[in-house]
Amino acid sequence: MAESSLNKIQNLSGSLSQRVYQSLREAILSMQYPPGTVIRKGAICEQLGVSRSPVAEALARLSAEGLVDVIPQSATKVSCFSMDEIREASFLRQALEVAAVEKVTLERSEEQLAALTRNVRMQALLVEDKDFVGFYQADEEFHTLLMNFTGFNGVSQVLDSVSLHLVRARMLILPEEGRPAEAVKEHQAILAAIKEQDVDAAREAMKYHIGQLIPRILPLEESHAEYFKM
Amino acid sequence: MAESSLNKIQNLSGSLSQRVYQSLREAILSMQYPPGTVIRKGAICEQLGVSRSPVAEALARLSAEGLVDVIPQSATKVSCFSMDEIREASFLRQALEVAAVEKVTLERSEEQLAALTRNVRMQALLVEDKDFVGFYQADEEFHTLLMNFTGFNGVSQVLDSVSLHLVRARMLILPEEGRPAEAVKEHQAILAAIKEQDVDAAREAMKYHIGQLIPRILPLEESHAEYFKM
DNA sequence: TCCTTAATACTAACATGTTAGTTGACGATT
DNA sequence: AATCGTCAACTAACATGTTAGTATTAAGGA
Repeated sequence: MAESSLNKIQNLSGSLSQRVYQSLREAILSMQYPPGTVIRKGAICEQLGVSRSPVAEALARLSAEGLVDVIPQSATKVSCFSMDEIREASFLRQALEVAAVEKVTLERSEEQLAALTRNVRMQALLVEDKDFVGFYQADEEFHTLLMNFTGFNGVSQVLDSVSLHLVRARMLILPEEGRPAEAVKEHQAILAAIKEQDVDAAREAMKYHIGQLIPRILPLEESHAEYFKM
Repeated sequence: MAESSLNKIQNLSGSLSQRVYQSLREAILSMQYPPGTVIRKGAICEQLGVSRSPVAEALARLSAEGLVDVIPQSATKVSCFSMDEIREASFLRQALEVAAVEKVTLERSEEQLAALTRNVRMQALLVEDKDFVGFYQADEEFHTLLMNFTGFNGVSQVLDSVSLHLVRARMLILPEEGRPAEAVKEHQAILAAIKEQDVDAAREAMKYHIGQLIPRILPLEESHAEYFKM
């Protein structure tokens, strides 16, 4: 028995509901619970050693977020995604990241610029060393830094909540030769525009960078049709 | 007894939890439950004639959305907002509406253009007739139309979920002489740019339009300090 | 053999009982 | 009089019992 691949809730903080929610969310986003997976409240209760109340609350929140589909009085499944939803998520992400990079370009401090520069240099080194998991983390940090440098604490979370389907689909993309190197170049272009305080260049560079994800996701609709709606 | 100013859940559809959620959300967004209001589960149960389960689920969702603050084992209150949160909401709204208007400007059909034109003309007539509630509705419809014309069904809901604090603060703004007429002009500028397919003009016109809200909200921090955090 | 139908088993949804943590008030102590 | 500690009352959080709707399966008829 695989012990259900659910993270132990003991390691998490907050109320029981909160911990169950985090555990399930993590399992779904990491594709350990792939789209279509049937979630039974009873099973979750047993595996996590909690009663049905916190599980019900957690599933209600996941349902509101669109990560699970509840079929009334019958079952609840991990939601599938459609290419339309992924396109929409990409559109929303682009909107937020573009707005963020515009604001940061105009208002950046020297410290912020230094932090971004350091991060991008690190990216280049990691790719050179072929440390791709390290690069992945640095990549995520680059975007998180930008979000936080807007001065608004919540935008990073909004971006997450809007990119849910995107994050899951991204898990399925096969490592592509040369893509990390390209991504570094795109990050460098964004950084250069921020440095020069060239808003138009920053906007276009970010648009292009975010836009690069969709064409790589497109083939999934055929190669992983079981995860798509209809 | 005011019967608590909660909408009767009989008029709503969906599960009990869903209906309770909608009822509470409506009461909070309309400021019938102003920030700081203490919400007792027991009282809600009694008023709506339901048990604690659906109320708990509804409050959990409202808490996740940031509309209520739950103080563990103690109480749950309608959340106050800070000027920072309002600025953030405005930033997010601007990001989404700008991205939407850019996309619509590039891809609009003649029918869409006609619908927007009709709406803006209606706005002008309503302001001329001093029908300000009618104008308010047409204003909202204008923005909803733009969102829907992106071709993405969910963006309108994302906009709502991101503008929660903005919507509540807006309720407190006193009617300002001449503002509706100005808003119509701004809508006309946006429409003109869409017609001409001038992306830069559309972006700037939308940025300006959304930006007009913040300065009108600023005075609230003093005139309604009781609704603000700290 | 295939379709219809009725009974059964299973699930989410709801109701209610129980636990545990917080708050506020009152009284004792300094 | 002021402060600290204790206790009682209240609340959210959790556990569990109950209901009602759905899906599956098996039986019976065409």
